Amino acid sequence: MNFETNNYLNSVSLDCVVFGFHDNQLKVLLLEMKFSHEWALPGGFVQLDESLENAASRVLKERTGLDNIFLKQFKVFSDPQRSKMNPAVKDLIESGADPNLEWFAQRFISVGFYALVDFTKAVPTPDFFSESAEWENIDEIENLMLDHNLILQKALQTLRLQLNYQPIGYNLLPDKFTMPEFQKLYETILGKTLDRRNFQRRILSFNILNKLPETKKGGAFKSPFLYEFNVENYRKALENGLTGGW
Amino acid sequence: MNFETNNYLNSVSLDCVVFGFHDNQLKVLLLEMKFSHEWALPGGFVQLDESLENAASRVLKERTGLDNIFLKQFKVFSDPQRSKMNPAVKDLIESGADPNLEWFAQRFISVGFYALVDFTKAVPTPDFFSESAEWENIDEIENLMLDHNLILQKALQTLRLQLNYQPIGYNLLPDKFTMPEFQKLYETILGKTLDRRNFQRRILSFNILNKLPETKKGGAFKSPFLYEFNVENYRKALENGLTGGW
DNA sequence: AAAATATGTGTCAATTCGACACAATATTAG
DNA sequence: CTAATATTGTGTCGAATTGACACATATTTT
Repeated sequence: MNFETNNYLNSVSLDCVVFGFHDNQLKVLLLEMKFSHEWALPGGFVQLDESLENAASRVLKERTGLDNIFLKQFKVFSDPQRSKMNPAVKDLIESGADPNLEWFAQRFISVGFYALVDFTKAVPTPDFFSESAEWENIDEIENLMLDHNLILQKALQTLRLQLNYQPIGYNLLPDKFTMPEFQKLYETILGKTLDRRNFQRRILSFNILNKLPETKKGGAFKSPFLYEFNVENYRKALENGLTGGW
Repeated sequence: MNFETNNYLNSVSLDCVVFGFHDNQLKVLLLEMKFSHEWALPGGFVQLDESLENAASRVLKERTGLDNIFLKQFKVFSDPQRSKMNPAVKDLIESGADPNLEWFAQRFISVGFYALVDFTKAVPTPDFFSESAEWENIDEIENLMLDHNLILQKALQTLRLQLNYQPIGYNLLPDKFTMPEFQKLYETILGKTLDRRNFQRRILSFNILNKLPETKKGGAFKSPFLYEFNVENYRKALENGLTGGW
């Protein structure tokens, strides 16, 4: 297998910050480069006949096996210095892959997407440039390739802001979940604890949840009720925002 | 004068939705193409050594004469069909400008920016492709070139959402302004009226205004107090958001 | 000087928010 | 088998905020 460069749009790449939630930890999907062994965000290029959104979906389908992932553009990274000396190029040379070096050496601007996925359903899968794909805890991530630390930081910042006026959790939690689990998700993203009772009151006021008659058995102590998202109301809330504001 | 294509990044363009406020109307800066006579958003390309933000600033400096404009990326438009049959190409041919047709015929993704400028200070100036530059009332805009109607609509939507969690008005109002003027700005952007007293109470609670000892003379009837933005607090509010949320 | 009209400011009830406590239940320890 | 334990479910109360509304004031016009 080689990497064909002819079919891609010049100058443009995309990088995805894929968030997952597990063990009360916010996690991000990272790839380890084959040769430089640096860690990087999953990314890719845009085919001549596809939109950025389709390209990002395609890339994430390859990296996680999942379709219909929640995806959002959040910023284009375009510092002229950002893609100089891309370590992936060195990897390609050492790999003997006979890459089109001229193409890889060009300047790229990269469109940042963030994605929210169900940790339990995603199957991390490396790409042509990487040897492994793994979930990493958000607070244990060290040096990433190129400007990927910056991209990650901006994605997290956007996600936190998003929390104030849009619902979150669909595609990030399993189909049925408990209120404490939902709260942990918020607490993890925000990096602080919230009052249990006030959280529940506020969330319920958004009308995006259906309370199910079942409870979650098997955990220790009192078994909590299960909830599911009210997909229709969730969609409306995504469109119109939560608070009203003005 | 000709248009040199060698110095620009391939495949990438940018379009700016420049908002101004005058006569209680929200206005957008538009250009009329030289030959097709279609109207379009001001836009441009990215030089090989500049960031998107710098490119947008450069373009807006040329189109308005202004520096330090408030600028915000809001979305990349990347539908593969969006730039087919760009009317500007036809214009170039008819202009006898001997353009690099191959370059202009390529597919472009376009990064959308919106800008907020002081209407009274901006001097609309056409570019190489256009014969005039004018302010147009937001609700009187008809068919624009390519997907520019979509870009405008998305910009407005983003601006309205922005209003709920970020301050607005700096660079859009003159240095000194009255509370009724400020309210009109909000009402115009939102497309609805607000209660005078509640508006003032809310705005003042944001602590982004300094009340001046002067009043605005010359208008009819009781002369309203003048305010100016508290730049330091305004900047903080931009960073941290207004409401707090969680 | 009086009329007209927009601005400045205050009040009150309804609602929401933040802090907090106690009852209920499933598991585990003895 | 029973009691201890830890977690969840739910409610209350005062404080703060919000929404609806009214009257006094200032400036120009007649």
